[in-house]
Amino acid sequence: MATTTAAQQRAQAKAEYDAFLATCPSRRLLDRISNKWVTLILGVLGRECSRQPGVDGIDGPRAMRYSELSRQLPGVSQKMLTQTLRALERDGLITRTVTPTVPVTVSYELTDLGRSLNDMMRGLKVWAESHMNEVLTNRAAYDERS
Amino acid sequence: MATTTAAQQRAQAKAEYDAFLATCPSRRLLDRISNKWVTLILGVLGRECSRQPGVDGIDGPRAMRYSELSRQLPGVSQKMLTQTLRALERDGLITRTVTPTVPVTVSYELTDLGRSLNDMMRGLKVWAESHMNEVLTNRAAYDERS
DNA sequence: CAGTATCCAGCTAGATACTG
DNA sequence: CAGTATCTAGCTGGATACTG
Repeated sequence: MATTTAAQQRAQAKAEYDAFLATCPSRRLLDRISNKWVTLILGVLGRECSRQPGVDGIDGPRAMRYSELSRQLPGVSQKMLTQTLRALERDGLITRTVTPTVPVTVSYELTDLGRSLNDMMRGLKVWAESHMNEVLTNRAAYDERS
Repeated sequence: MATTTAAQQRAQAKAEYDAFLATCPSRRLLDRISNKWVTLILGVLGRECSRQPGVDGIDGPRAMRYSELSRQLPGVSQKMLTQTLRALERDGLITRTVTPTVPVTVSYELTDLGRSLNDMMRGLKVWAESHMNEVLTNRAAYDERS
C-alpha cells in the first residue's frame, strides 16, 4: 500500500504537535514555574508570596545565603535546593555570588528578569486569591453529588 | 530530656509549612494549571493559545465534543483526556453536557470561571512571549560556560 | 461515541551519607 | 558553610484491551 495508515497519520500529527509544544513559550514558562521549589524560592527572594507563619521578612528583594534560604523553606532537601537554585541561575532569574571567606559565603539574589517574573506571578496570585475558593466550592459540591 | 531536639523542631517547621502550602491559593492554582493537558484543553476550548500548525479554529469559546477535543490534541491518551476533563468539570471550569442520542453525544464548554482563568493565563502568555527568549539565551550562555 | 480498567516503565523527589 | 553523590520508593503518564 502506498497510502499512509490512520495510525501513521496520528503518529505524525502527534510528532508535529510535540514539536510545536517544545517551542511554545507559554509551555516552557509553565514547565519552569510549575515546580514547587521554583515558585517558593522566587517567592522568598522577592518576598512576593504570603509570609510563612512565624517568619518575619524584610520587604523588597534582597540577597540571601544558602543557609538562610534553607531555613526559610522548611522541608526542602539540600538536593532540591541546590538543583533549583542552579536551574534558576542558569535561566538568568537569580544571581549566585561567591565570597571567598572561610568557610565560603554564597548569596543569591533576583535579577531584573527574576523580578519581572515575580511581578507577573502577582497576577496569578490575585486570580488565585479571588477565585480559588469558588473552585474549591465546586469541587466539594461535585464530590457531594457522586 | 524535656527539650525538643533540633530534628524535632525542623520536623515541626516542615509540618507547619506544609500546612500553609496546602491552603495557599496560589499553590493550589499552580498545581492545577501546571498540568500539560489542563492548559491545552482550556486553550482549545477557549482558543486562547496559538493555533496548532495546520489546524483552523473558529475564534471564541464554544462547545466541543470528546472526539473533536481528541483530534485537536494529537497525542493525548483517552485516559488523560477523560481524567483531565473530569478534573476540570469537578472544579467548575468546564461543563459536560450529555445528549442522549444513539450513540451518545457529549460536549464540553468553558464556564465563566474557566473563561476567567483563560483570561488570566493570557497575562502569563504575554510574559512568556516577551521574556522566554531571554531565558533561553541565558540558558545557552550558561551551558556554554560550563 | 465516549468512555472504563489494568498494567507497567520512567522520572523525580527525598533520604542518607560524605566533603573541600 | 555550601554543597556533591548515590539509591530508592512512589507517583503518573501512556499503552493496551475492553464496553454500554
